[in-house]
Amino acid sequence: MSNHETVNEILVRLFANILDIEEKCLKIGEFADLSITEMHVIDNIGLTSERTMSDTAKAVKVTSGTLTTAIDNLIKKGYVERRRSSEDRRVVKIRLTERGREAYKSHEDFHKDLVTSALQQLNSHEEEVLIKVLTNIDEFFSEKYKYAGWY
Amino acid sequence: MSNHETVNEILVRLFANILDIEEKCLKIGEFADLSITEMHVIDNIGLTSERTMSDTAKAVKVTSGTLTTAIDNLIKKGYVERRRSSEDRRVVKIRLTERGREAYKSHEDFHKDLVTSALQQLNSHEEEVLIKVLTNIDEFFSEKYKYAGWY
DNA sequence: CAAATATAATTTGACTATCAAAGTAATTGG
DNA sequence: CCAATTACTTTGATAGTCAAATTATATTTG
Repeated sequence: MSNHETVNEILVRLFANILDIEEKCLKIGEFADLSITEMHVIDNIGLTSERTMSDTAKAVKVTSGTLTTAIDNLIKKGYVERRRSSEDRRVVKIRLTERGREAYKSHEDFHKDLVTSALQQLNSHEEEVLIKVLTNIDEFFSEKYKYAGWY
Repeated sequence: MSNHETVNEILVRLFANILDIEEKCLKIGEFADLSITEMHVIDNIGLTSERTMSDTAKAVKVTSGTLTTAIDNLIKKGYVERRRSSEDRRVVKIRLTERGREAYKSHEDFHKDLVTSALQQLNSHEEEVLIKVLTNIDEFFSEKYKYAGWY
């Protein structure tokens, strides 16, 4: 099998299943009541004191309506708090609860482990190669995006 | 920023958005009436003469009920044909129509372009490095899977 | 061979994630 | 001060998914 074919095969499999795989990994652990989507919202809210709904919706790339229901559920599950801003009462600020911060850290660790596994046995030159490839993939999608009118 | 952080940042972004990105790319082209999920079913059926429903469901990692409705839609859209096996009348065989094969090839080309972009400017040693890294990532997930009882 | 069991697929009922559009409440700019 | 804008929520719809019930057929077994 050529290098091209090998790379294609692994990339296709990783890309097609990555969210699924990540969700399955999530379900093994302590935060099994979170979907991968919810974990990504938690990841995006992050450890910063507070964020607005609209900033978060934009960052997670969902409509604000979608985020409202997602946050409703995360509040029910005890991961997020919501309060109305007193400066501008249209604005809603959200932040992670203590449990939310624990979930955030757990997810962060998962990614750190992944990267450590990915980079193991690579010397710094090889790490540079990987970064070049990932940047190329990034640019491939940006280029396609451009035609889709996304940039 | 360290190499670890850079790799983490790009991987997280790619993994979190990859299906979304691929779907958006799909919507630019000729096969805009297909979702990325449907394209992956088409990809899995492939160019081989015929497949059973159960084999396909297993490969795509959905229940057979889910596949039934997916195939219903793909038939409506003209990408897939379905017939009952005459050897075993419980079995349903599916295969791509001519339009289905065109969609398949278009998707294949997309992946080929992606890999070509990814590998551009790499010499063969560097390609080997990439394969090593991708294999590491693959194994990281396999290892996690094992604990989840997936293997 | 007839009945019980197993298999392949479909149907049903439920749930999550999503969007667009309509609605509500608050702020801002003329 | 009121028209337009902004921030968010609600509503109604769709896609994708599963588990469990159902249907049809095949296989096993007493």
